[in-house]
Amino acid sequence: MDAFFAAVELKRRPELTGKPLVIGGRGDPTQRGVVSTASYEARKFGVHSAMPLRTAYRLCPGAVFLPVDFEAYQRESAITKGLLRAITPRMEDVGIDEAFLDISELPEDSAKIAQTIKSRIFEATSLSCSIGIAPNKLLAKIASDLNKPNGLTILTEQDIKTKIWPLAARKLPGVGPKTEQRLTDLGIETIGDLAEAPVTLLVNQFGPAQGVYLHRAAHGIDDSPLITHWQPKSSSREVTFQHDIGDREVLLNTLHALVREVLAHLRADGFRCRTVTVKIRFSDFETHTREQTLASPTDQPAVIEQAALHCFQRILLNKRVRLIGIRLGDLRKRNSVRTSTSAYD
DNA sequence: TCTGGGGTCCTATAGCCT
DNA sequence: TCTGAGGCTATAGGACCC
Repeated sequence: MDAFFAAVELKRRPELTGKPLVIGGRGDPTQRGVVSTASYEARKFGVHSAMPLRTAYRLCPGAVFLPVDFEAYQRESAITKGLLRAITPRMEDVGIDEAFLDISELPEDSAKIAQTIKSRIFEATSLSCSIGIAPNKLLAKIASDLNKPNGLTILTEQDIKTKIWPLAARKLPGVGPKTEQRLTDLGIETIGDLAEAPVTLLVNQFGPAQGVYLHRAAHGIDDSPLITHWQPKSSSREVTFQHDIGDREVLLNTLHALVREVLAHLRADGFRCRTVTVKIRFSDFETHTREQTLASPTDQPAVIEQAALHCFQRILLNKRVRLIGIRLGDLRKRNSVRTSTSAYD
């Protein structure tokens, strides 16, 4: 979906059309928070996702800042995903505003399918999207980014050299800021440079998994399957304080509240967890976690509270704290035994 | 100066066992 | 009895994605 959060907000505030719009945090650029989505008008000022709201304000003080209304976006997302699933059940959900569709078994022409998707989504939601069509998920994702907004890009294997290799290495999914910098240090700027780099060099530099991935991805090779059914592996809650906290009592009270929240969510979905992790981020952004594995999967508040407290106490609090969080991991569905593990658990 | 919240996956290390 | 090679699990941190 194109500038999804901003587009949904514009639907209910059409008078903002054409103005730079920034969605993020509580919608107050003087408070802590980052940009979730910037409208294309705001992007012209250099505002982009993940940027601190305060920085966005400095770049574009005339922008309209709005808080994130996740439930509103979720409603539009559900409508859209429903339409996609009607095209084919071979659909993989990727977050709130993306999906992969395997249309290889459909009789219709793929460009025609894409046009149908676009018009059905627009009719139902007045929102626009960009579509990429390619032989695998990796290339389809890159293709979908090539002509935004409201784009439709078809990519074949023959296009890899001419259309993919000239792109910056950063355009490859899985190459973020850190990897981009390390590639630059190696003299690798484009996907084509990456494709020419010896796989042994990449494995030496980035480890076996990422090294082989980078090499294959640069050649457009991707055999990752379509995931139509997904089970959560962890569930978490965390908060960044508006002002860093030095008071242990405040931290403990906050941790308690977060545990209650995440546990309510866990139980509502019928899961138990076997690991409990507490996360602390200090004022200098140094982040620490402490994890405890429980003897058996549980959804009992007393057990989880106890474990969270134990984790918390193992973190040395010698600086003020900007964030505290809790994560419940190694999730198992209640009243079910995983076939891959022992029958006794 | 500033850097959210929800996740996943990978790597390194340490301890334990064979 | 000592040493080393691997495998497995738990733990901590980091990179990346939307």
